[in-house]
Amino acid sequence: MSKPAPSSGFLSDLITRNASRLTGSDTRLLDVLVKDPVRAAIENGKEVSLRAGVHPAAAVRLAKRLGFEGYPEFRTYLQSSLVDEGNDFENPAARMAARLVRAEEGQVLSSILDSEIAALEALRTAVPDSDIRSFSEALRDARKIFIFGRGHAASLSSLITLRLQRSGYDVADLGDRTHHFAEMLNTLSPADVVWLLAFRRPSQQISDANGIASMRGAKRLALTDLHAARFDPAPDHQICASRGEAGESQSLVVPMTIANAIILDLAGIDAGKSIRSLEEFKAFRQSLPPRWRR
Amino acid sequence: MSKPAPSSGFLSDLITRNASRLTGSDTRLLDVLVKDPVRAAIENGKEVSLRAGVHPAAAVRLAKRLGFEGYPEFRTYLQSSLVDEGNDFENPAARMAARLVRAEEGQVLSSILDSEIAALEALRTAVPDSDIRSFSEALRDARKIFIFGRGHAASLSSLITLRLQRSGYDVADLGDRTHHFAEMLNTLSPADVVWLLAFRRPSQQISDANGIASMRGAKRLALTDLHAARFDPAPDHQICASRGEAGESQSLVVPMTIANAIILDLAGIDAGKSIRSLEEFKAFRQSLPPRWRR
DNA sequence: CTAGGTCTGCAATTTGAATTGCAGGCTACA
DNA sequence: TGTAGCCTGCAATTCAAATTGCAGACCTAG
Repeated sequence: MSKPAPSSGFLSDLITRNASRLTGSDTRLLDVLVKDPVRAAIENGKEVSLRAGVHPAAAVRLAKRLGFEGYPEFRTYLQSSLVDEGNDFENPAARMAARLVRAEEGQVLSSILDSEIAALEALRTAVPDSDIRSFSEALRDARKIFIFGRGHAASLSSLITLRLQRSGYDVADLGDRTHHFAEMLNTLSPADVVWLLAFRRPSQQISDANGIASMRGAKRLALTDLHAARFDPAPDHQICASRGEAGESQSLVVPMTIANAIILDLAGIDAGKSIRSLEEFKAFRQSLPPRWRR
Repeated sequence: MSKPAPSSGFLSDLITRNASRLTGSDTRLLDVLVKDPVRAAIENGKEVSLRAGVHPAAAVRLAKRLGFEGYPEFRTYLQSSLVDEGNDFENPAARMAARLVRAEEGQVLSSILDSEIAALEALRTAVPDSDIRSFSEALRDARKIFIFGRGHAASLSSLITLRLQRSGYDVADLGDRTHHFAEMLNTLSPADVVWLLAFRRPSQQISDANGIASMRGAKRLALTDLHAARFDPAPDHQICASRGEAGESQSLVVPMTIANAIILDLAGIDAGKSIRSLEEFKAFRQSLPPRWRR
């Protein structure tokens, strides 16, 4: 407790420095504080804790855990960082324009944020909800689901697999296991769904998978960017989203967000199957001894 | 005194409206308030009046003369104009709040976009570039890099591994291969870096890995959200980012964006190592027969 | 299943800000 | 010059925020 509070800097410094001591109430409070730093600096402890849904005492305890004398001193700290950056309430567009003029050094995160946010904003008009729905309907009606992605898309395929499995679906991830490739595809039936992921270039293996799935009559879904959009027997449904600038965008933010939307939509149309399965999984995990959780 | 306080607008309105009643102390106070509206909204009556060189009671009397119930209400008014300005660059958050009230049907993607964009916007103020830099410097100077994440974080660890490998670094992904766990960690030396990924809950294995890495003197980096921030021997560097609502946010968009920023920053400080390696990789891939590309 | 430790919410207490009654001082005007 | 009216600072009081002790709840390990 004798740790002196830093004179300036970001809240994140404090959080990471004292991360080992933080409790559940603390994180809920910090969520609120981080989300809207302006209100955080203005409001008093009672208001903040009400907004976070915790007892006012929790705010005091958080402040002490972070090394402050009490909540007022903590709020003073929050205010100091606010006043320091108080100069720029410009909109993001103006900020981006200003940055393009300035030198690049030391603006890495902010510059990436601008580009990601712009890409997501573009999504809003580029992909209609009906496309999301056609994916989720196909998944809902599938006997078995195969997710297929290579390279960067393999990371996404593993994430999608994990989430769909937890939602109670029978899913196989073909992202890494190239050796099981033939065996898996061999079991394909017209009741199955193959979800293809491809970015940058259409991989040869993806094309092969598409061909085989087509021959066997399985339903094929494709989530791609503009560079990998060409599949020869056209998939039953395809969502094709721009991943921002042609520059070095290796980011999977846009396709991952689409996948999240699909999975969330699926939970809304499968008559509670996802919800129930997630509940069961949660209960199951809690029944395990702590060492095995996750 | 029964005049109701205006619900919106600027301080100047109030001043001109009640100009006839204002006294000497009042003008000295208002000078201070107008000169720095941000501090005015933040500080309490005592501080403001001391700064203006008048007695604290004068602040209360000014507030009453302007038609407020008391000084706290006056300060709330000053804050409201400040927060209103702030809300202007927070469109997605406001929109999300509006939608949560409305019916959910048929807005899946747009709703997810709002929440992701709001989370990314919050990142801008929450994580300073210096944190990014400390990660990238540690990675640059590492002999060997170990990436560690379980559950959802495993997808991210595989993506990070892939990208760092293509940038020419010696990286091992401990995301899935739990069986090699001990063997990998056994080779740890103080020249190595262990990058831990954890969200939702601190996994037991992650904690173990952190402990072992600490004993062996390897440098430890942690990228977490607020709920998984606790590592007992505190890591050498930690970035701890809020992933939006406590609701069902399983999204990896925020941590993935941070990881992208780190890898991009790394390419800027490693004297061309990343760039060269990426070029080589590109040339190598094109030298392969088409069937093997990707 | 039990014991130990930690976290959380409640409630009592403390602290400090906000308010107001009062007295002194200034000014304007007769 | 006297006096009425207003403003100001002081100090006592009121009120709300902040703090802390305590007991129940939860989790963990044995």
